[in-house]
Amino acid sequence: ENIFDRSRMAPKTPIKNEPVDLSKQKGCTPERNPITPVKLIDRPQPDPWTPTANLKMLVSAASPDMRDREKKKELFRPIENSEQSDTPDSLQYDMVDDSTVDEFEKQRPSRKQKSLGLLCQKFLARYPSYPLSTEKTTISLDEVASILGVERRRIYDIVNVLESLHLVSRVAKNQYCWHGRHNLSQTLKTLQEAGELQYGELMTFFQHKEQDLEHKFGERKKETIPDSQDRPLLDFSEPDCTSASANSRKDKSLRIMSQKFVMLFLVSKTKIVTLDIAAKILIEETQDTVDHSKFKTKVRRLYDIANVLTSLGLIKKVHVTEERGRKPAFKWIGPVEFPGKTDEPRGHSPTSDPLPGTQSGACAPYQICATGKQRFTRHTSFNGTQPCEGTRRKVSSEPNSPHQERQDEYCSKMINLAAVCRQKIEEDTRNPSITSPLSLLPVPGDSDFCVNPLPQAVFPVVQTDVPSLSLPNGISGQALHPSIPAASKTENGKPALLPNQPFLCFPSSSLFMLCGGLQENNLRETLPTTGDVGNRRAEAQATVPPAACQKRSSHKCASPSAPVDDEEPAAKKQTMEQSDVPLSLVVPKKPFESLKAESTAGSGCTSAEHLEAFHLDLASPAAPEAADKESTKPLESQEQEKWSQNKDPDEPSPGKEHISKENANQPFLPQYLYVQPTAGLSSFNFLFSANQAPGAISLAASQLPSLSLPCVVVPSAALASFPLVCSPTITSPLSPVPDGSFSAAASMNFSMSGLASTTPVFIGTTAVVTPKVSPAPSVDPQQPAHPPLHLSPVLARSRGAVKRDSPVCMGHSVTLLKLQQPSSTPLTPKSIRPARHEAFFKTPGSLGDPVAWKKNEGNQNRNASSVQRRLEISSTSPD
DNA sequence: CGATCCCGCCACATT
DNA sequence: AATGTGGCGGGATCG
Repeated sequence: ENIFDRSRMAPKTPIKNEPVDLSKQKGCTPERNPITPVKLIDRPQPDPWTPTANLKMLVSAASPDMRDREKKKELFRPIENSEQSDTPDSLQYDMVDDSTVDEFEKQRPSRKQKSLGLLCQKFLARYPSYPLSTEKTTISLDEVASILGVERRRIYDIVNVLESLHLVSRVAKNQYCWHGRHNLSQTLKTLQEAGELQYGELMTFFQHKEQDLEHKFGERKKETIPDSQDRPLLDFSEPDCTSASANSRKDKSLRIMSQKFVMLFLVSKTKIVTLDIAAKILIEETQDTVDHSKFKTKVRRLYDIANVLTSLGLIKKVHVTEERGRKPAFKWIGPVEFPGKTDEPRGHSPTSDPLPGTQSGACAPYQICATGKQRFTRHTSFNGTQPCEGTRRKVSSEPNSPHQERQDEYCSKMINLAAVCRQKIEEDTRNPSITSPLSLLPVPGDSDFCVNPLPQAVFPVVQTDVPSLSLPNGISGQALHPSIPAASKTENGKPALLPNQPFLCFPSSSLFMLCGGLQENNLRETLPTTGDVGNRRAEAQATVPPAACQKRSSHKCASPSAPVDDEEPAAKKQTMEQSDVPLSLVVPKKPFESLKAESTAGSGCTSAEHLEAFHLDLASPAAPEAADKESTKPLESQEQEKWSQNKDPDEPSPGKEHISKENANQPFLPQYLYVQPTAGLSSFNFLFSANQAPGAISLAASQLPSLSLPCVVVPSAALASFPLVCSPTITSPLSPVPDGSFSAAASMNFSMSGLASTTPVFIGTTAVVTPKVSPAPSVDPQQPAHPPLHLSPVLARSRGAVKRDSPVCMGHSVTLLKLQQPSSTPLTPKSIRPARHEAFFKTPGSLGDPVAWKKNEGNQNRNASSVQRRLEISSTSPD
């Protein structure tokens, strides 16, 4: 190598201008020659070598393999030249190339030539998109690297992404197996499902896909493994499986990121994902501290991934022009529907046929998972609970169960909303100044909460109580609740949680509450855009009396452990990136309307829709009564979702009025608690509605049978993107205790109840603002009008119930978090998913957490305690 | 000047 | 220890 380098180095400069480029460029026209020659001329060195050539030589000398490569190279060369023209379709790159051509004269090697995207195209050109199933093509990294004239490192970048999509799998050291796109649709489908689900267990599915491969290889190591311990990364499971051994270790964040990134597209209605949003979503750990650098790094990685995906023709670069600015974004141009998006699960895999085994395989994974869970969970009731299994089965048997679908939709909606909101918000908020001020309050909460202890104790109890499935979170929470306990729970039952909701709660370090309405104008000020409507509403809300109750409750809640840090840091952090976020969150106050208004743009519209959807979703959960019946939930939820779906699409801007009305009503101002995922947890955020009505009970009955959850969990990513979350919470309708509503909701351990109800504050990850009071959302009752929106009714109810209040309780929020975690753990099977989700999103690298997560899975029961711990840890650690 | 993202150091894993 | 992998981010280039 050294030698090689030398030769290369010296001449290098000149060399750079490789002719190669030229040829490519011409993509359009073959004339490459003209161009090429020119370059050559430029460069001092005699032609003979291009860097590549040197490499070849070296390679050949080095090993026999290399020789082979050389051969290939030869092949390759031609390919390059001709190929480029061939592959023009590939993308913009071609275009670029053309332009380059001119430039290249200069001789610039130009970066473009070396771009990862181009390199990837070359790489892909070497292999058939749809290789015969029978033949396997092995890829030697060295070979490819030499052929393409790049360092191996670059090949890893490509291969890692391809591997995430299962286009290749790692066979052995330096050896990858080319699979082509046969399974691509399936993989995408899987990713979509996973994404929709929130990235839960679904991952497993993937595994089976690759099973074939594995078998081939004979590696099934993973299978054995794994329980949580073996592999730290859950996420990976799928990919890993395929390749097998490899992943064991740590990272592979690139692969995970790639999958997540793809998932974002798949769950996005618009199919457009902006880089910054993606980065935020993918940043698990913490946005906080490091943020900026981290964000930057993430973006860099995303570019790497995007280049590969672009080369694959799955996405293309676009710019999202929002009112103010235009952001770089990528649009999914690959297949969208696979089999199952929303429809049916099974139909899928158009292309995938090839793998007979897949289906079966799929099943298998599930089973496996189940088992694993059981273990972890063990005794515990929840997890193991039948419901879960049932679900799973469904899944296994049918990839997309209706249930899932709903969830998916929900998720996607959320995501979309988040994205949209975020964008909007950002724009709006752009004014940083504004944002910060917003409502974020720091939550002192930490201090307060007592949760910790409770939860643990509680847990056990809970289990017994409810095995309910519906929401793990909720469930767990209830269980957890020590204090609240019975009363609240009972009413609804833990079930309060939304069955539908796909989301899980995670503990994150920081919590923030959002207040739908700030008492004061803060909101207004802060949010200009939304402002108008928002303000009014806000005011109205504000007017609403916040319940004093909350306060007290909140106090109760004070977060125990973790909590503390979050706040401050958060605030600080906020300044940076997050500031946006918070704002966004805030915005939501008036969610719909504002959104709509904003939405004027296309995006805006969508957002509005999303929002609605959102509401709906939320609403669904609401039904408290229903909650009792766990079983019922699913159905209900489904229905609800459907509704929501229906709606969503429709509402374009025109609908505004309705919407607005609804919104107004619904808008509840929702106060949500947002829990930020702390480090590592990136996965979900929770939102709790601050206000719940105690009285809420009534609602539920109607359509929303199911849940009355006070909390909504949003995928962290979503949150990130969104600013708002609205949850209508609900409370337990019956709950004996008004305040309790929250508690009910809260099934979480926390004492949330208090908080929830009252606090208007929004907790944002970053900064905390002071709490404002929230207003009463209750404003109107228009909502009812729209049935479609589930929420509205709910809201209304809730409102009634709601009380509000007070100021903030920071601590509370914290508490919640903890609860959540625990809950999650203990939870039902669903919980499991969540866990995975988390893992999924998280990057491996970021933390040690993974382990913890694993644990969660494993020990659901205990989790409570463990969870809490984790939470605490996380919270603390973040800093 | 911000958006892209190449390059390769370096740490960790595996052999 | 050597080699394989791949995170990561400086800083160059592009637009």
